[in-house]
Amino acid sequence: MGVTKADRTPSSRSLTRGRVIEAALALIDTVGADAITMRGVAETVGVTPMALYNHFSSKDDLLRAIAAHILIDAVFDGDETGWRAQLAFCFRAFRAVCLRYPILPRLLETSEIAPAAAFAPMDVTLHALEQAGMPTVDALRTYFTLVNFTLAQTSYQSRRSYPGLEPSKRVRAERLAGRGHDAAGQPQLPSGWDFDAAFEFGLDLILDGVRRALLTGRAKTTAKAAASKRRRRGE
Amino acid sequence: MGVTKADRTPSSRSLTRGRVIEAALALIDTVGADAITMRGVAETVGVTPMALYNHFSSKDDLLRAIAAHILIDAVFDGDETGWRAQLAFCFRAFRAVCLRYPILPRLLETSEIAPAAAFAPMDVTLHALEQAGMPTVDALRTYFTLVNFTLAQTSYQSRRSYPGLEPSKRVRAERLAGRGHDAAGQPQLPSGWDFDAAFEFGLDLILDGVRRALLTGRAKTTAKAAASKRRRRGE
DNA sequence: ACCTGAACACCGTTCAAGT
DNA sequence: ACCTGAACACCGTTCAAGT
Repeated sequence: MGVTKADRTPSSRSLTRGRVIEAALALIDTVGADAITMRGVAETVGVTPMALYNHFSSKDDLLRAIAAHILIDAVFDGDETGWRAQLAFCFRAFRAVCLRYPILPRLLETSEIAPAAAFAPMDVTLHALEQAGMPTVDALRTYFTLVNFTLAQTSYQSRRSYPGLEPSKRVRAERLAGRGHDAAGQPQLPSGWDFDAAFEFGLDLILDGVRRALLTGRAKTTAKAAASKRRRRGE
Repeated sequence: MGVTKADRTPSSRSLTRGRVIEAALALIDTVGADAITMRGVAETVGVTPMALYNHFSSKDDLLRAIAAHILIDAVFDGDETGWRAQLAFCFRAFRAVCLRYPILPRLLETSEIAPAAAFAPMDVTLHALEQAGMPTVDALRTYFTLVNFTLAQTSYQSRRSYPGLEPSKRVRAERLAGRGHDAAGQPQLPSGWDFDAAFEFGLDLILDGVRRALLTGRAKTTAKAAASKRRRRGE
């Protein structure tokens, strides 16, 4: 028999999605997330930029694959018991991933890049809260509250590490400032700001609110179970 | 006397910061936030791109000025009484501005663009919460919880209006999908998702948490019940 | 099927020159 | 002091051509 498609194993030199993604992640770790370009990634895998387009339909497609690769290994449901511990675990884990891969918040926020794997925390949240007796709509709203809070917080924290404003820009900025346009006046956080504590505080705020919603919601259901059920079915 | 500097009023054709900012905002309203470039803004004010650099030190400087222009007129403290009404007013107003100017969340999130005026909501929050007896650190943490939640939520909502994925990209995406790389699988929100209700729900969650923090904080000063409660609850 | 090389249509910004 | 025009060093992506 001749050599069929199935027999032909790719040589070690052949370009694959996986190799490109690994190279991109390494590039982000060393050079920073801003420097990730098709040309740059192609160079690190030793190939022409256009070769990437045989494996990814666009840069967005590459970015989405990177996000998926990061998220596929992440664990968002531990063996915690109770909705509060489950949600705390889930979003602490989510935050940890976002801080480990600072490009992730940007990928999940920006454009239509979010891959299917990005919605694992949503599943955990919905399951935990519905188990606790919360209507689905409210559980979804709670999820978005938590995920928006976490995304923006980690995004902000990651961006703070990079200083910005090279000397050449500063010269012109100061010249303009001399003419009355103050380009400065940037308010600052306390330099020793504890992001971990701030996150835990915010998480506690939200989960305290959830607890209250569950309590008042439960009171409501015992009284007007039929109405609540009808409302849920109507959506 | 000759014509001095003070006499020389700028002709109606002269370029000013204000004219550039107005033009940029108009451009954003019509063409969209993504299309705002130095070249594009220059064209709408009828000038060469480099002319802008006599009034702004960089594109970031322009963007910061735009953000400041938007925020300078916004009102974040109404005549509400009580911390809860004050915070609700403040962040409803903040959200309204972010939705009216969809570029704003991106400006406040991205890089070092945030102008001094962006911190007006912080002042309102800190004042209201300190008035209510909350320690400054916790008030700051509460502010960041609220502002991060609001920014991410409005940012997400604004981005949803633009569909994305032109036909040319879709062709290649489908070709790749046929080879086993599913580029799709994008989970969706319910199509009739009520962002206003979701925001109000999240705001309520957080403010309920704040209320609880104020109560336990106050209890701590008078008795030790809160501490023991916390210990029992805490992990 | 996969990769290359040249080219296109963009960016922000520098620099030298005009007035 | 303010503006222009050409140029530089980048982008993502198209297209025609190689193998």
